[in-house]
Amino acid sequence: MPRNPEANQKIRQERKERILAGALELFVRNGLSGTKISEVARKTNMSDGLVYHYFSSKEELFITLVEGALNRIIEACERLESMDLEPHKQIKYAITELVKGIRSNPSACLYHALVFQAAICENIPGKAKKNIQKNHVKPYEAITRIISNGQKLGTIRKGNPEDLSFFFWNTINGLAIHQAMYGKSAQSPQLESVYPIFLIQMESKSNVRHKWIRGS
Amino acid sequence: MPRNPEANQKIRQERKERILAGALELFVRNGLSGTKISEVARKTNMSDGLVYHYFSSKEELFITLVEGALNRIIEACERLESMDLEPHKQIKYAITELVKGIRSNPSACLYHALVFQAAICENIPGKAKKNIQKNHVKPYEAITRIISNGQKLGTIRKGNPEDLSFFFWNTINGLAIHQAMYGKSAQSPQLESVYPIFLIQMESKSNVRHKWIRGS
DNA sequence: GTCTATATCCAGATAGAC
DNA sequence: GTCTATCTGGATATAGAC
Repeated sequence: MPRNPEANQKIRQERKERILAGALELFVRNGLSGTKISEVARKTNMSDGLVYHYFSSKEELFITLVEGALNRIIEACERLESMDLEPHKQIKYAITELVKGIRSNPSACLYHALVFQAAICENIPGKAKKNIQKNHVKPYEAITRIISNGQKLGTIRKGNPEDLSFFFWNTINGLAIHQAMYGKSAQSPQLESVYPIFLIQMESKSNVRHKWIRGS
Repeated sequence: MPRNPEANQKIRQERKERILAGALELFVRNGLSGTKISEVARKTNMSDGLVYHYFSSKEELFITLVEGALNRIIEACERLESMDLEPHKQIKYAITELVKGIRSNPSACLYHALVFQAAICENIPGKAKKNIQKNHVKPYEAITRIISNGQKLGTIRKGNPEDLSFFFWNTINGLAIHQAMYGKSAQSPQLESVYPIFLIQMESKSNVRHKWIRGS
């Protein structure tokens, strides 16, 4: 095939995505320094050199993934808060969609797990670290606000909103990591049934149409 | 000081413990492959060579720590189950003691975090991996049994016992990691108040005398 | 755009002096 | 028991051919 700038662009895009997808899984399973570029290459059926053709370093790869993961979650929270729903329904919606995403979309749980891991880790690239420091509290704050609102309306259970939010994300992250580790093989906890019990007052089920998190 | 086998033994013991303590923190923060022996040495004011004098490899160090952490938790569970308490009081006791340990004892939360991290990680030494595979479900099973018992007696809330156990440990681990990351600086979630609400029926507070987890 | 070969560096581990 | 000097393997990253 002759030089075709457009086709080249397509290839570049596809390669980048394949590399990112492969690296995401390896980073989650083995950590930043435990992941070798050669593994990423083998996993994506490329040569080491080709990976470096698309990403200048292992760190850049990591930074890109962390940024993507954070954006994904933060944007979802913004969309959630801008929805015209009562607070307790927002919580219910968030739980439903998050759990659904984690269950059905393999990369969704990897994104959650990556951010969680990166937040723990000390020796990650400065750029990723700053990004995390600046942004990883946003989802916590969003849920805290929603819970506060719900408590004022009397539709969400009592308790320190920050603690409940911590509790909320803690469980989501735990589920994501559990799913990332054992996948579909193990039976996964039925958190849908647990959440409403402790967090919100019960109410009848409602159907929601549009997607909350993009790209699932 | 002349050769004194007894004093030597003391020194050996003290050195080993210092190395283990330093490595524990680094492993939790940076992962296995992200932790360098030179860092462990610097942190404990020893030379690289001296660390190798006490532990033949970085992996041995890691294996030792994982084993210790698992034992700590598993023994605590055995002690818990052998206690002559009603199930819901066993749960209450476990929560109280675990949270107390995580809050007051810096190394307690590191142990929890280490096992959690090691369970996620793919590229850990085979011996540690087998140990984890064989043992890390035990605490889950113990809590599952207690919850089952409590449900039969009607003192613990309904729900799949395995899910509730997952939920239980998930939150404990989350708290431990949170504490390991931010320490006392950040205000830590008041999980004592959250737990009883979702897990067990309320009952009056009771004082317990003896230690549940050794070495705290 | 893709591959192979290779330079470079760094961390794990050892040897031997004190 | 402790340190310094050193060997060695392996991983990051680059150069250049196709």
